[in-house]
Amino acid sequence: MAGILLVEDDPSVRTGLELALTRQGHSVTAYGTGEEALDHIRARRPEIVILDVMLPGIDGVEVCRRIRKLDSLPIILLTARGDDLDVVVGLEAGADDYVVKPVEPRVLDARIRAVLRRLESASADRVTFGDLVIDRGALKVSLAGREIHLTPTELRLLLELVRHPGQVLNRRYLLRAVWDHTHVADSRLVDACVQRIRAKIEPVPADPVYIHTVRGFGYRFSPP
Amino acid sequence: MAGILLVEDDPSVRTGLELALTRQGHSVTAYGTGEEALDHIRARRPEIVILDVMLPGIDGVEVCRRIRKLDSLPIILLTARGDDLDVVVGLEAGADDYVVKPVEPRVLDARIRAVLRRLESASADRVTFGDLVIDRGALKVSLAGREIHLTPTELRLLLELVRHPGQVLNRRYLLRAVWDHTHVADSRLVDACVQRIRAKIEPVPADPVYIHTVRGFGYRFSPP
DNA sequence: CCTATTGGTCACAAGACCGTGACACCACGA
DNA sequence: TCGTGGTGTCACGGTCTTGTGACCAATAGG
Repeated sequence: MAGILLVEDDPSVRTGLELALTRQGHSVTAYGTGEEALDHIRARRPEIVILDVMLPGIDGVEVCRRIRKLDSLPIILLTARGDDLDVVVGLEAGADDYVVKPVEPRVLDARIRAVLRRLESASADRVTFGDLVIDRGALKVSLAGREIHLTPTELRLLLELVRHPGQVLNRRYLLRAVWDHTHVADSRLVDACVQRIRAKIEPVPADPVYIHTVRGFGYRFSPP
Repeated sequence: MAGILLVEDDPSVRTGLELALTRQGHSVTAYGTGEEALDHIRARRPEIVILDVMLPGIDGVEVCRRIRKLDSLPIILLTARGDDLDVVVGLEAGADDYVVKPVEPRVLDARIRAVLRRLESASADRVTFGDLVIDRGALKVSLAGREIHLTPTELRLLLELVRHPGQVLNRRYLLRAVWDHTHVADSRLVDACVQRIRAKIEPVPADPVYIHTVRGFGYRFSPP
């Protein structure tokens, strides 16, 4: 059972989507306000949340933030056409996808499946890169079968790097993603943390296999 | 993972799913008709049954009913997109989940795991972790055969931790799940309660076997 | 070969984080 | 009214983490 939680204040849109999604084989619960939705989530965890941005009372983005504080539920935001400002805000609030209204039920269904597929594959909750195994649920890292102890900051940085395999992430980005932005932009903070991680997971820290330095740009995690 | 029984009449879909599931580490037996499947079940109890609704001879829903009369096996129904009538009938017949074809093998795998997980944790009224036995029905906990008295709050917290074995749960989540969210975010409440539980169930509270502290994140219950 | 720039390494002090015990408060029943 | 068990809060102390700056090494460009 799919268990979609739909939050949309316009009754006609709400019932329309509810009907269409139900027809596509999902089990849908629909609410008109964020408060009701949050109550529902606390009681029964849905599989995915579809959330209109414009809601009376608590707005969708705020609901999204609050859900994120509770849980890592998949969230798709719905917005009226043209509100492109919202995209950034919405994704920053932790939404997994962003759909512009009016939306074809078929399209929405496809997006739902895409998000679920993406998260499902991630929610194997355990990724393997060569000898390195990272369990996101248990927050455990092991190398060649032996468990490695990482400190909270080290773990957050590693997870952030791993979230974008093959991508070069610059120091400013990492500072914002892993630390609060209250730190001086130019410091050896990121480097020092990378060094600490390397000391723990790299067979030869001086010649790293997992976390590569890209001079002038930042760091890149790439599977060996 | 052992023993999936797949029943699907379309040979190409059948072999495709069989291959994919096998690749994902399941052991799969596949049949094209309900009769064969029922025979198989009588002979060797599989761990879970994946059942196409449209079958020649006895259809999937009927097979589902008959299996239910025999046993409380987990059953996932497969149906072609758009047959929304089937959802109700299928679930009424006792299916545990319902997947619309075409289905990504990865998604199916996730659904299988979800069903198994759900049933495992929901149906077993009594779980055992090493010396620790938790009886959800009677709300009793015993350690090495001797009954342990836990207060209501302690029990709720322990059950919440046990509901997600191996997962790290942070304090905010636990505060919301076990207490009402009316409390200050930063308090030693969770810690104090964990300490009280440890004092009762851990042989050496300072070196816990069941409830592990994950510094900077929260607590993790893991079987010893 | 020299220089400027960038990244690596290290040690340490500040402070974050957690375990622990004490204690006050509350609800409830004797 | 008192006693009792359950709970939330607090303060203290020990341990672990981590930001920082100084200094060294590597690299690129001329």
